Amino acid sequence: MSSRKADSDWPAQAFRQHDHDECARSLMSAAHDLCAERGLRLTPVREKVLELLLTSHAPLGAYAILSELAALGFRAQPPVAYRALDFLVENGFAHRIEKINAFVACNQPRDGHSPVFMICNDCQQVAETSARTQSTTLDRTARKIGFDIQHAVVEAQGLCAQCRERGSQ
Amino acid sequence: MSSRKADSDWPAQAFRQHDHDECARSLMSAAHDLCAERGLRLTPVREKVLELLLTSHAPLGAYAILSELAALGFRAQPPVAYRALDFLVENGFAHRIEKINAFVACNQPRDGHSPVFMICNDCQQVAETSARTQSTTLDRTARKIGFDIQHAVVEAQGLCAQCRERGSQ
DNA sequence: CTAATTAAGGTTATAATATAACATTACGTA
DNA sequence: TACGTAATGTTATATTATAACCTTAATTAG
Repeated sequence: MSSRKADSDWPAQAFRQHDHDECARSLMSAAHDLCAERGLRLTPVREKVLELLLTSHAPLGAYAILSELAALGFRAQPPVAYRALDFLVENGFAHRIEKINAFVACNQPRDGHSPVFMICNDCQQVAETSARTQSTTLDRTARKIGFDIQHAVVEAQGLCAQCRERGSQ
Repeated sequence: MSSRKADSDWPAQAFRQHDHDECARSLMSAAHDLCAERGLRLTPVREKVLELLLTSHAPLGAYAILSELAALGFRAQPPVAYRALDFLVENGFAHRIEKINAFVACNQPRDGHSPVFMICNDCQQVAETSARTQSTTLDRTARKIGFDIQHAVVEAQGLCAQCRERGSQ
């Protein structure tokens, strides 16, 4: 066991041992707080979609979410899922991962950060690391050519440490 | 006019003045050379798709390519375009831009580089800059968590210098 | 040089992802 | 309570991508 007190202030939490339930609960509670502060409505379907993302160990596609919603008695036409996802993404509660057309809950919803994802091709888990450590180089390149970045997609696909170990045994 | 001799060794060529035809010709010729060296077959449909990408000033979607092919008398079922694009992407002659589901010709096909794209939301042009200037930070983050990167997607969306100027006038 | 093998192309069908458009209901507030 | 706005319900369809199977062309082994 590590001697550090909290894992949550380290990147790539998804790839490490942690209390996933507790993690989901606290992020859901944070979402409620944030919505209250900002006058946003975390309606039943939005909350449920966020919960699905928070409790999933891997990113979920819109249609996977849709069928979970259907199983729970929600209306399940595509716009239902896409609207909820749009709300969550626009307000920083979730991110879209372009490379795999799927969505994950944001693990730092207050941050206004630009996320960086590490997508494991073996276990399908995705770790979100902060772009703050990352943004300077990309920003510098942009500045060099006078490009004004509004949104950045940074996604690495490969193998996480655990899967590499398992693979090489 | 700039005092530099060649623009081609600078990033973000797409956003600057250059002889687009000459640029396309030399990249096409490079593709022929590379295919010969590597025993790859630049068949008519593959060559035509590469030419379409090279002469386009903006990324092309698979179905845009498909309809150009149709207009030129090629067979135009979706697999025709996707197979040609797969070939071009696998062999480094083109890149897929995830954020907009579209394809661009690679401007450094010998490089084995990991591309970084700047996508202008106004003029729709895309500049490819090399990841070499860029990769260290992402690589370092990956190394920190033991993640082995196989492929990286780095795409910034925003406004290029020209469009910003035009916009603020 | 021909047969065998593999690579590429042709074709049909369909899967997977995403949005347009418009009607209805619920909410917040004057 | 009535009004305006935000959210949801619903139908239809657009867009992007691939599976599967067959035919043709190229390469290579004998």
